[in-house]
Amino acid sequence: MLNYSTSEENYIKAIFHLQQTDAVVTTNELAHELKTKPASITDMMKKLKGKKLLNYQPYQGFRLNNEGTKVALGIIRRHRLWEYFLAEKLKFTWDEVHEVAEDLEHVTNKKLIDKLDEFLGFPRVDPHGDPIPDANGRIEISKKICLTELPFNVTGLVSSVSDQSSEILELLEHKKITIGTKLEVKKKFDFDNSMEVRIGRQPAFTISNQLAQNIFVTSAPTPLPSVERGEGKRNK
Amino acid sequence: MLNYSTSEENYIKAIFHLQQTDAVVTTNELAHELKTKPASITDMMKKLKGKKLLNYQPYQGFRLNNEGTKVALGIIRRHRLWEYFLAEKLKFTWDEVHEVAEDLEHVTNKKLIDKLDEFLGFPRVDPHGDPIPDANGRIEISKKICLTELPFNVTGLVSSVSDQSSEILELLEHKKITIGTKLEVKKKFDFDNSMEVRIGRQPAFTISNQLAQNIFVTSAPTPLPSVERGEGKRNK
DNA sequence: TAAATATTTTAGATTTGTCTAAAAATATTT
DNA sequence: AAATATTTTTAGACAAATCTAAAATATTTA
Repeated sequence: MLNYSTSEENYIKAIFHLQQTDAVVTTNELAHELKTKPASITDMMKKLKGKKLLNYQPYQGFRLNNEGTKVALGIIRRHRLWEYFLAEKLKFTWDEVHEVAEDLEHVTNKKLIDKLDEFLGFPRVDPHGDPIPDANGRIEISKKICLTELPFNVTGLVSSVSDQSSEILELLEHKKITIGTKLEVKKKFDFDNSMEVRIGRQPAFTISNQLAQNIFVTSAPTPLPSVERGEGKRNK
Repeated sequence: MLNYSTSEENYIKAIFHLQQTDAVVTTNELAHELKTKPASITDMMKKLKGKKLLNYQPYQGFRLNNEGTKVALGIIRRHRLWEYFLAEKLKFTWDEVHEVAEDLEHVTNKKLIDKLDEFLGFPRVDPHGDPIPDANGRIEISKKICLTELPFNVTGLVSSVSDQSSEILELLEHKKITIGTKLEVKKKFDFDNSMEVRIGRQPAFTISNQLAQNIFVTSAPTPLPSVERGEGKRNK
């Protein structure tokens, strides 16, 4: 596995995240995500295509290929292991870990990361509930859905929260919702899209649509290989 | 405290180390230390002078000023805390930690480092026996001398080893010499400068001059402020 | 102390990653 | 389907950090 610059890594990671939802990632989208200008994106896409990490034809958007996905999973592994370390060992709060991990993730020493993984006891999910790829880049994919999409009376396990501000943390704390909480949706109100949810057998309470949109839940995690298949070299 | 680039930090750190032995650091010396060309040194010295971190007049060499020393001690603090973490928590061997810490030291998040320090139990010395500056940049300076300079029959505490190769580690392990070992020099042989040393009350044994030159010992550590004095602003 | 040698600095080039402004391609609307 | 709007790319510039080669300065030596 070659080494990539911090810049390259940030582009690769951003594409990986965006292509989870979009079939193809566009220049503007990525520029917005990375807070750079579209011209910079085009430059970097040419470079990463040259390094055979993604598929890209001018004006047609881009997607990581197998190799690019592998690289992305390596970066995500480092990021999430550091997040776990910061929360678990250094007692950072849940909403502080992301920013620090953004820097630590670029230290690319395989032995460091594998030993860190071991030291932490091979954690499966980071403090936001996102799965941590293992040393081979395998990741547990559990179909994660937004709380707004959870059917009535189906138990969902809170697995992540997308907006990582301390304001949302405060609200979740107050509502006693945390990663791992089991939730059921009991009622929805069309007027403001607020909903009544219940934790276990406790009395139901109301949460706003804004909050619900930021809570993601899973049913049961299924271990799956991470890298897309059916893209093998066509010749030689 | 401002932020400095990884490059700037590496230059600052190298100057700090070189000026421990030399009154003034020269362009060639630093170029050799950093494995760059003299022209690059001159460029960076102009830049760091502009940032008021060192004293520099063309052709006259350079020295960190008070501010530059403070910055250097911050970098060294990060480096040595990470080294301690790697050895103590991740079970890296003593000779592997330096290289990894070279990268980790450039993550400049004060809260991260202070919490890491706390997590580690506020260690005073790194795995090589070098002192770790505290959060205020204070460092325990104990007059460190080379084993070759230790007078006969004076107990020296092994505090660091300069050549960090696995070969020297192997030899030291075999001789049962490690950081913290108490040594006394009993005899020196002019022929090859080898010497007889003794650990505690055990029988004396011989070590080569080459090995002795790489072992540094202290008597008793004295807590001292780290930053040079008497350099205050002359006016304003 | 003047010539030879060594060190340091300058001048200009290169690479990486970014930008702005203009041009080209694609998408949308009337 | 032509006109308009949007998106994307290109062309050229810039800053950071490095380099090479030449010029300037300092040191050593005969």
